[in-house]
Amino acid sequence: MKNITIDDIARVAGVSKSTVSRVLNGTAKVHPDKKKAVEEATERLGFQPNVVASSLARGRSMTIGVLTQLMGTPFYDAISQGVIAEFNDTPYSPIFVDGQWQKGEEVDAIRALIGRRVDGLVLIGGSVPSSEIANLCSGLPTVIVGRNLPGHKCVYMNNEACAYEATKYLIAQGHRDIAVIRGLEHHQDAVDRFAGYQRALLEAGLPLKQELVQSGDFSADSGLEIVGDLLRRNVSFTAVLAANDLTAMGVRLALYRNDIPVPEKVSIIGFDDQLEAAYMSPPLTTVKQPSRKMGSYASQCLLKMIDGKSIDSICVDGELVQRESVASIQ
Amino acid sequence: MKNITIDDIARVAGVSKSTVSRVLNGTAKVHPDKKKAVEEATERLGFQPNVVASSLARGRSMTIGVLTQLMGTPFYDAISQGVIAEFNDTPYSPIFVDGQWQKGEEVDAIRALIGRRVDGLVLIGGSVPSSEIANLCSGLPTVIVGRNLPGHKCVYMNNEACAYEATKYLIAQGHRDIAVIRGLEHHQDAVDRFAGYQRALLEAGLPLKQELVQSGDFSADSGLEIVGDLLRRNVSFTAVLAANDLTAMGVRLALYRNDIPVPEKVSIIGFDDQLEAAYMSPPLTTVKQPSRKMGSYASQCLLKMIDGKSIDSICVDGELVQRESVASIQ
DNA sequence: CCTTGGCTTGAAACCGGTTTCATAATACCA
DNA sequence: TGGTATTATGAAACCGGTTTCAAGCCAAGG
Repeated sequence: MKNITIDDIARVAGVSKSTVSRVLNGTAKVHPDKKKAVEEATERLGFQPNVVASSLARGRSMTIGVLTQLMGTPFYDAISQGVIAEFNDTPYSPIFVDGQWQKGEEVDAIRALIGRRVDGLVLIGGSVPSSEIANLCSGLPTVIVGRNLPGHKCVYMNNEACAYEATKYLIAQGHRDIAVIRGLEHHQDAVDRFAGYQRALLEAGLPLKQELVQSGDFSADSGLEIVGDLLRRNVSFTAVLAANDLTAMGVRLALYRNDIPVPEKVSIIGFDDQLEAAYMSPPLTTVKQPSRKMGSYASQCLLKMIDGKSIDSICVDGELVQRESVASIQ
Repeated sequence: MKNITIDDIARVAGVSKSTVSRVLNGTAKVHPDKKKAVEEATERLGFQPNVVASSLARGRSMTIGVLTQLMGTPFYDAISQGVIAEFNDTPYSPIFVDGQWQKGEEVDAIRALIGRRVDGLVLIGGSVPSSEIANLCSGLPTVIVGRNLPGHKCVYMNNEACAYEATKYLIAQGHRDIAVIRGLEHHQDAVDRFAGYQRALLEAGLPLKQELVQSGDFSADSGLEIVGDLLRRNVSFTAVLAANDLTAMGVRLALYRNDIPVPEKVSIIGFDDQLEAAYMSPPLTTVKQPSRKMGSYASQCLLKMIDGKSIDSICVDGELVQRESVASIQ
């Protein structure tokens, strides 16, 4: 019942444990006969090297710490997926902790990961200030996804530009009263997107109407509530720029409830292009965030950093995918 | 720059490393003065115990292996979320590998986890046969989620009964021609649900019409394709039992494209109750799978097993949540 | 005052690998 | 054939903790 170790192999194969180690890792040439003996013994006993022991000896744990944010939005989930997928074919395994988008939790989580001697860190979103990250993770290869923090290696999207493009597109379709539902108050993405919205309005010489800018929290419910409220108060608008697809779904439902046809009366644009967006009725026009790919990129970057290569931050471009939730109202 | 170890603490505090270990783990009584000295040294040097070393010494890695299936359906993703969340406040950390729902990959993945000396295993879905799991994981606490394998500890849903209830509900609303879109061919959930569908039909004395049973793959696209095809071929039906919510979204879109009102002309029932279901237009009537909770349960069970307690499999009940995608056609 | 018993404590063995270093064996060349 | 350069190999140290074990200490009891 006891675990078989490298010593058992050594005994059975009639060599020293050093030789066994060398065969297993291919770190030095050994005589073909001995090599064969070791391989046979390994096979016969079904030996599985103890990764923990080898981690300790090598000083490399072959694990990557991943800080997730389980805030229930598909964007961050998809990034995690990308990370898992990317490490699947490497000798590294990702180990997950959740920060719950709360500074204290996040710091604790990062500490725990460091205690596990991870070889690198992927920080997905989060709210820990830049300087603190620098402190905590100094000397440890670290990549941040979904946030752009100068001085760190990041994989992020050009949110401002995307929101600008999306708004500009709506304006080009003849929309003048474009409601915007912002994401969480202090969330950088939300701030950036709102900035893009403003820029497009400004550029087109359109006024920023306060009653059209609303604060949500990235949830579907916030879209439902806010648009319902707007309608009740008879605020007029012909388009909605939603914080993300989830919010857009809420918006669409509010409109459905009030028998307002989409896109004939009101157009909608979302953010993310999550799986479901293409199957809404009508299919949602949205800004595609290559979230899963961002997870992959981050992992690839991290691997390179671990290999000692130097890396630049990556800004991925969002892309407005035009489907059927926007109408021209010339 | 070098890492500080327990020896450094011992030297600074003027005690032996044994004592330091005892203070850190509280495994034995030590003189208050020494205890204080150790704590101060730990604090002052910012000492972080090396989990890898302690894992090796204790023979417990404090990690849990999780086999995921990144097949792009929200159900399995949600289970993973539950697992991460549940372990977040324990000294255990989950480590993820993806099996891609392919036997070979899965076995490799499990092997890799065992090599890492995980203290327990959570197997989410997957297609490895029961006996092989028994072989691979013998002696290792293991919980399987989303599958019911006799002889193993499982957390699963009563799919047959749920599909039965859902179908019965449709029949009660006056539906006679109920199309069913099955999930992946050999997927147990799909098989069970279809069995429930058949049982309800049989019980109501309704014939099983072959043209109404279609094979999909849990994707939205399969719903879109299949219903589009049915419509083109003028097959008549008044309701669709979809493989899952994603498929239901595809179904809904196909109907939208053909100007067939939901639920007035065709009713839809999904499976999962994923986040988006409640915000479809109209909100989707669906069988709620408490996926995230299943992840939590599985983790809790595993923790108990690790503690040596004995555990039974858990069958969670799905629940038909009635929203607005089903109409009565008496 | 001496003995017995219970506690705290440090030395050393141990977990299972990797890696250095010295040695033995082989190959090479004159 | 002898001497040196080169390899292959094993012994032992090491990674950073935990745990056993025996010794040292102090208090209580006879």
